Amino acid sequence: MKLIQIYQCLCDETRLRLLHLLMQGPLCVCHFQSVLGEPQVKISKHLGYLKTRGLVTAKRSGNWMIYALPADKARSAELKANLACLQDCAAEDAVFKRDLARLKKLDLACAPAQVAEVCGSGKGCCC
Amino acid sequence: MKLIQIYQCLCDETRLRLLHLLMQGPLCVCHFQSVLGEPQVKISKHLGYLKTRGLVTAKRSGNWMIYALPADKARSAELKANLACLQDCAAEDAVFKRDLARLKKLDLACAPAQVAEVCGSGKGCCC
DNA sequence: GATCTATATTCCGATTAAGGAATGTAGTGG
DNA sequence: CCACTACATTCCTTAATCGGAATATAGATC
Repeated sequence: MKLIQIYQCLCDETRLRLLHLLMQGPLCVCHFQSVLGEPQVKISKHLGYLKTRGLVTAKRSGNWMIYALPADKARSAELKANLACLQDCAAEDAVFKRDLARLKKLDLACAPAQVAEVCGSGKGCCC
Repeated sequence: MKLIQIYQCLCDETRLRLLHLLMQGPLCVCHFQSVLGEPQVKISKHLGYLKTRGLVTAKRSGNWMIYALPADKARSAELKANLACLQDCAAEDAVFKRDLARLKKLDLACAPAQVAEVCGSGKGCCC
C-alpha cells in the first residue's frame, strides 16, 4: 500500500471520522450513520472509497455490512504509523471527541467489540 | 491549522517530496527543480499550494525564493506529528531516498543549512 | 534603461472528487 | 413470492485539482 494512497484517503473529513471510529473496533454502516449524522449514500460511498484502497475491510453479516480496519498483521508500516498519528491528533479535536462520545452512547448490546455477532444476530442493530 | 488541511497538502506526491526535502532545511526553488527533475511551473505551484495553507514559509533573497518549514514553535502539534510520521515513512521509500541522495550531491557550497546566505550572495545558486 | 535570471501567475484542458436523488440488490422474514 | 431492511450503485451536477504553455514580475547586472 503506497503512502500517497493513504494520504488520499485521509484528506476528507468524513473518511477521517470513519477511520477514527474504526480504531475502536468493527462497525456496521448504520453505526456510522447515527454517529456521524450523515446520509447513507455519503457514508457508503466513502466506505467504498476506503475499501477499494485497502484501508478497510468489509464482510457481510446478515443484512449488515461490518467494516473494520485491516488485521494488524495486514497493516503496512505506513498505515500503522498514520493511524497512530491520526489517533493522537484526534484526541484533541472536538469533532472526533464528539464522535467517540456518540459511539459510546449507542446501544450497549452493540458495543464495538461484539458488533459482528450482534449485528449478525438478526435482532436488529443500532439505528 | 486544521488536520484536514495538512492531509490535503500531503496527498500529492510532488508535495510530499517537497516537504520531505524541506525537513533537511531551507531550500530555494531551483534546488527542488534539480532534485525532483520536475518543471519549474509544477514545483512553483505546489510550493504555492503549501504556502497558502501555511505548511511552508517563503522569503525572497535576491533573485531566489527560500522556502522552509515553519519555525518549530510555529508548528501545530498536528503538523509536528505528521512531519515526524512522514519522516519515518520516507525512510523506507525508494523515491524519497533518491531525492535525499540527490540533495546531498548538490553543490556543497549550497548545503541546506546555509542556503539562505549562499543563495543571497548573488554568486549563482545550484542549477 | 535594457536585459537576464529566478520565480510566480494566468489560461487552458483533462481528470478526479464530492454530494444528492433515484434506483438497484442481497439477505431476512412473513 | 412479497415486502422489508441495510446497503451499494448509477446518474448527474458542481467544484477542486493537476499539469503544461505562455506570459508576467521582481530583483540583479550591465
